[in-house]
Amino acid sequence: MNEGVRWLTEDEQRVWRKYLAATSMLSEYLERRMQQDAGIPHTYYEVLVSLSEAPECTLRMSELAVRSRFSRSRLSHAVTKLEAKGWVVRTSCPSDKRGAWATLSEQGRAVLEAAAPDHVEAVRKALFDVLDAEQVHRLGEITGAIIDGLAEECEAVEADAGEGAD
Amino acid sequence: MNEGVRWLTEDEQRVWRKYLAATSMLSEYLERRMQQDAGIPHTYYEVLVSLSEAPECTLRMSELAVRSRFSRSRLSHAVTKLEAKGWVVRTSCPSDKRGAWATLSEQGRAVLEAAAPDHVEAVRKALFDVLDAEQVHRLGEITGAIIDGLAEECEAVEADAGEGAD
DNA sequence: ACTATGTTGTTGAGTCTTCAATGATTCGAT
DNA sequence: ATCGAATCATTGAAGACTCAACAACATAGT
Repeated sequence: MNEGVRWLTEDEQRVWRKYLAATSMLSEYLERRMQQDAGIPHTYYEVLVSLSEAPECTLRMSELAVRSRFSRSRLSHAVTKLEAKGWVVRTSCPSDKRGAWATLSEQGRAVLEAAAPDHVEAVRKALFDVLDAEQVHRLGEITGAIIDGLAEECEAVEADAGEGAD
Repeated sequence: MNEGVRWLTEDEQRVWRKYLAATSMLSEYLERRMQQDAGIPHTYYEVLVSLSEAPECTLRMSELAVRSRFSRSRLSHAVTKLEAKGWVVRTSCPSDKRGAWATLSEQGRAVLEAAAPDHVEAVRKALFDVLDAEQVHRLGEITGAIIDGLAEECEAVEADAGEGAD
């Protein structure tokens, strides 16, 4: 039964383990710094960034979820927290009464701008300072390939979910 | 005050965003598959792998924590869950009465071996199938550089924590 | 107009992680 | 031998995420 399995080669295993170590170390590093600097998870910061880049600093919840790669539920919980801090405001949408808008408040923008320099510094220190230009370019290629591969995979899964029994 | 900040270039931003997307998509993909296949988080699977590679399938909790990149506390909670499932056994350590050993049970090994083929398949599909040999090699370099950089950073932090006021 | 179906967003329960506090033991210096 | 500091592991509470269930509304077909 194991004969069909394409196990990883020695080299692939080494790379995979380094990948796991590097990504978890990096995300824990950013997480810790963001928690200290702004008192929120790194992912919440990315939500604020997404909002700040939208016209009028406003997006529909579902659109914000896509841009932040949050599930609807996760975003709903997150925005509840961010609203409690006064950094985001929810408004109900008149054209589609199911919908809701999320808007970055002035206070939210201030927090974002205050946290940004430290965040960039952290990303630089952990990533771009240790890579040369060639490696940065390659990393772009590699991550692009992963994204494309998984995007296909996701579409396939959604297609399966959509179809009932035939 | 912002003048000292080394902001990211356009290219760096693009790469950074792709990095975030790729790593989160990949980890969510593995997470989902592991949850479906074995009913545990992907990181718990890695804990079992670490144990399976140790002599006698046994490690001190603190050593297991290092190898799985878990905090002591996180590992303690995790092992509690894994013990409840009967996949890991805790034994108190006679030579150091503070310590505890964790051992992979027969049942745990069976679960691990049952989950392994699907897991490898997932890693292949999401990562190695979409990269050529050159890219895999580069990914090894890049992740190695990140690990080395953050290891230094961590040591510096620990050194700070260790020293009191001077 | 009416019903079936799909979409949007929220909620609650359960799970996982972090953080700080704790108990138990070992080590080092006096 | 003893006192203080460091180490090992666990615990409980609080925060964050997932999943399934749900309410409210929109859309399309009849």
